[in-house]
Amino acid sequence: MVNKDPFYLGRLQDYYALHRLIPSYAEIASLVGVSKQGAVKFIDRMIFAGYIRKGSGGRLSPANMFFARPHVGRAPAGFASPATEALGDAITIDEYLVERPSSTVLVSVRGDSMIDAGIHDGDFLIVERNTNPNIGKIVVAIVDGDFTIKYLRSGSDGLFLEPANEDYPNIYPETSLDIYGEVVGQFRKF
Amino acid sequence: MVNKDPFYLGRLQDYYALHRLIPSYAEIASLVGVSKQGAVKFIDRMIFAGYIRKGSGGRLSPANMFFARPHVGRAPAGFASPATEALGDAITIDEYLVERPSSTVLVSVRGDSMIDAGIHDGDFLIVERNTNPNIGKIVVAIVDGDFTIKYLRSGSDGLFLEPANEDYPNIYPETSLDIYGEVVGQFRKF
DNA sequence: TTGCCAAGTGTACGTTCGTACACCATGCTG
DNA sequence: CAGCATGGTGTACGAACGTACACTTGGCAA
Repeated sequence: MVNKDPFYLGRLQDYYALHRLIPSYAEIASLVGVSKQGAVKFIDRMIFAGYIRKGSGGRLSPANMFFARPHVGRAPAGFASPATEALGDAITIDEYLVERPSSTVLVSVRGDSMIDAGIHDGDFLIVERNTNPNIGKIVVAIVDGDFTIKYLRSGSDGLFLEPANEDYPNIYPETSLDIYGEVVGQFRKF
Repeated sequence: MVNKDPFYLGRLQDYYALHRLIPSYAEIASLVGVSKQGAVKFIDRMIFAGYIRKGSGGRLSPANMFFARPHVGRAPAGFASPATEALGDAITIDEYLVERPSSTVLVSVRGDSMIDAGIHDGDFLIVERNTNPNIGKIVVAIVDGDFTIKYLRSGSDGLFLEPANEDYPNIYPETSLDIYGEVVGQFRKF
């Protein structure tokens, strides 16, 4: 008989997708159709393989491999590299994009003033609240009470905002520049 | 005294980010600095507010609101709309972008042949395996053993691939066209 | 063929968990 | 001022949990 662990793991992943919780050994047992001790042995294997972790009190939680999605790398050759190395330690897209959840908001993009930076109308931006970002970053600024997404530049007259679209002019603040945050990521659905 | 629940919730979210597990009542108690029964009451409030769910055996798991990130909408006026309506029912960026985890892979983008579609060098694409996508979609095709990202078009001589960059030519397959999957999403870190 | 390891079953046990009930302090409202 | 909802504490208890140990079965290698 072939190795049934991938099938077991699939059941576990389905359950997790539904409940966001790794069930108890007894529940795993009935979920995959083995005895409670069979489940214990199975989970031991999953822990060894890096799919599952054990928290305090022996409670189970998913580990990195549990979320790993096949990543087809830049390599020209084909389907190699099942790893998610390129994503670093992140185990979900969420974790890759959002480093500081408590100070992060999402912003919808309207208009095409940043299109040369690959930011299109309808995109979502991941914005970290930070009123003092570095020069050169893409920032969310508040101009006339409205959000605007631009590059933060520094000129001889101080800071100004530069769009990534030659059809739009630079914005030079009359008094001061209100920065809402820094754009750290972007995503879009087709 | 102000409402301390947001502070409690923050502790819980930090813990969850670390362990991917809502701790037991006893652990919550020591985490936020109240008694076990205080934790029970607090969790009751969180359940009522939609932040936490209860699974089998009374075990706690995060619910929709637990992941909700403030979403600053398209509205010109300001910081309104804490809701994530624009993301639909998705509670994480992951769930928004990946609808069918089992048939989804990530692909790194190399080159700028799709730059007018907002797909830049270094971006990640969410690709659903599907060898028969609809005309007009962005697809991952296999040409000469290499991946290539292009629009799938239909002409008088059958299917062909069209880049989103006028510096690149259309690709007309000599025999047949190998489609790996359809590009359903994209994300990038700045 | 013998031996061994891996996968799975059954039973038992101490601990921890979630739940319930009684009670206290605070602040707002009629 | 009385009343009451809210947030919190302390104690108690049965159920469910994770763990441990002994045993069985099947496949594979020596």
